[in-house]
Amino acid sequence: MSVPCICTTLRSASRRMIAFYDETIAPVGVNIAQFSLMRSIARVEPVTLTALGRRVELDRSTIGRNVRVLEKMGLVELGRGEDQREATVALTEAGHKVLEDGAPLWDGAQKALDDRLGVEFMRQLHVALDSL
Amino acid sequence: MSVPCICTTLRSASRRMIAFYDETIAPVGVNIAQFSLMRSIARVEPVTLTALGRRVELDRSTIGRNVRVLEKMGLVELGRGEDQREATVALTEAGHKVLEDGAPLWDGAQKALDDRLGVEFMRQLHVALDSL
DNA sequence: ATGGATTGCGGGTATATGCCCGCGTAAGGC
DNA sequence: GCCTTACGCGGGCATATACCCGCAATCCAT
Repeated sequence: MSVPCICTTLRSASRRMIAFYDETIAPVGVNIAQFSLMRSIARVEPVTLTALGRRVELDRSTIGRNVRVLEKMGLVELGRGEDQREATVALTEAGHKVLEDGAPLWDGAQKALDDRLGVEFMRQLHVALDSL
Repeated sequence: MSVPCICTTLRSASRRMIAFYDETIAPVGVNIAQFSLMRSIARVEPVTLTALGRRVELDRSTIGRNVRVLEKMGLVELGRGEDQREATVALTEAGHKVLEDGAPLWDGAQKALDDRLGVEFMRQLHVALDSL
């Protein structure tokens, strides 16, 4: 009894980390999920929603909705692919600027954790989480 | 570049684990978040929403909403505390039965992970995540 | 080329989660 | 005992996330 499952522990840690990163990245006007998604877009833009979803392991409909929020914020632009079914997404100037401005904040959060817990610990944690 | 932040890695791992546990626990009719919350309730019922929220580190409003879903499912009962402001929650018979029936499923998921990754690995991961 | 299978989306539905506001109750200071 | 402060909640608002359905476009085998 009272042994929490790894899932609960993971969800809890995830919520705490999200709160920490959200606060860190807040000055540029997005949350960490949005920042992270924009970083993913930046690497392959323009990209279709389905392809992006596969890359980041999120449901396509989730990508579609999240991207629409970013569109309303003027950070990404939606377009059509050669295949008329495809909806593509790419960062706007403003979007690129957010990534640029956010990078040092993001680095700061990363560094704060490395300092507190040790680079090696963080590296191993990364590997461990990826193996789940 | 391309170094994903621990937050992203954590969120991703969390989603995967949630999907795994959701599937595992699905036969009893709840998801892992609900099962986990019910387990927490079981340890201290009847308990006020605020007290429960503090225990599980969730916003009170989140607890309130999640508990209402469980109430509609007939798994918990809401009541009033001595303090007229307080709303209390306790498991119903059906709720206790879900925990009982779900326990072996939950154990199975736990064991599957222990087998695949090693008990010691899982123990260390627990400790690591709690330290975040 | 034509009809069936596949693919890509949008929208509906549902849960999880956090923050903020306003209301009503309880507790404390004087 | 009264008034101010603190506390507990519900509801509103917003995001993240998944699954399913139906539509439209594309592809493929015959």
